Amino acid sequence: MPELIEVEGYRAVAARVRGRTIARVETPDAWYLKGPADPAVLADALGGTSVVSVRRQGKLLMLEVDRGVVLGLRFGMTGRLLLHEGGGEGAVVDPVGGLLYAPGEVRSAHLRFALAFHDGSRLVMVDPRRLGGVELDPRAGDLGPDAADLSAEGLDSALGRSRAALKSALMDQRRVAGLGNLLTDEVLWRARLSPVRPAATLAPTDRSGLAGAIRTTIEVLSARGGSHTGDLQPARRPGSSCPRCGEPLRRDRVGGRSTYWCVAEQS
DNA sequence: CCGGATGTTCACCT
DNA sequence: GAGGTGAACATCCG
Repeated sequence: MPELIEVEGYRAVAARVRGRTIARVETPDAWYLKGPADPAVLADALGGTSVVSVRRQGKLLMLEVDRGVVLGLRFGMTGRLLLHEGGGEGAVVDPVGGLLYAPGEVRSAHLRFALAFHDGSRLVMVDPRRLGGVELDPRAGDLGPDAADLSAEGLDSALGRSRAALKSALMDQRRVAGLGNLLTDEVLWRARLSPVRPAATLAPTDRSGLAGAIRTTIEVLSARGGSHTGDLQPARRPGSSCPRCGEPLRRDRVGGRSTYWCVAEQS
């Protein structure tokens, strides 16, 4: 599920544990710990500390504790973050879609990582496919500027003279952080730009238009409730047509990902 | 039964 | 060096 919009929701939920002290680190799946790290290292680094700040860059969520250690959370495609307030009784807060999950709804086999706090609350990562991970002191410096507040100048330097397909360049987290497959298709459709043209071929006006489309798309889809609420989303299936002009949509594989776009409008 | 799916990393080519 | 491809991860859904 998660792209920038969903992880921003997780950031908001995780921000609620600022000031809480970590009583226990739960690592039922050592494979989920990246770095590499093992359960003892995590427990050692985090146990007894309290959370001083929570921030996000792209799809990376970072919790800083008072020892200067940063815990990085990556969600992959199927990761979720849940906050249990108070010892497992009552509802579980999940920010995405404002949904509330009953405690029994999450299969325990999919629980990969949790922080248990002194007040009885727990911040829990659930990830059926194990595509996400947990890492101490993640290399946030490898990420490009966050897509949610990307300036025209920031986008311009991110694309540079890259000859990669425009969509591939936008999804490259080292260039721009936060855009995933659905968001990128929606952005390019709104900006009327072809996903397959080399990034370097964008004229200055195209670049500023694209920067605007990125900001607008993130704003609009955030308000609607997620990366899957785009205007193009219902058309992400074989044989569909462009929601704007009605021409048949094209489905290609760009950067290894399914790509839907309107050849008539996007160039 | 089969194919595809909102992500990342890595090895291996060209 | 830049860019592309395929594999791996494990489950769900149509």
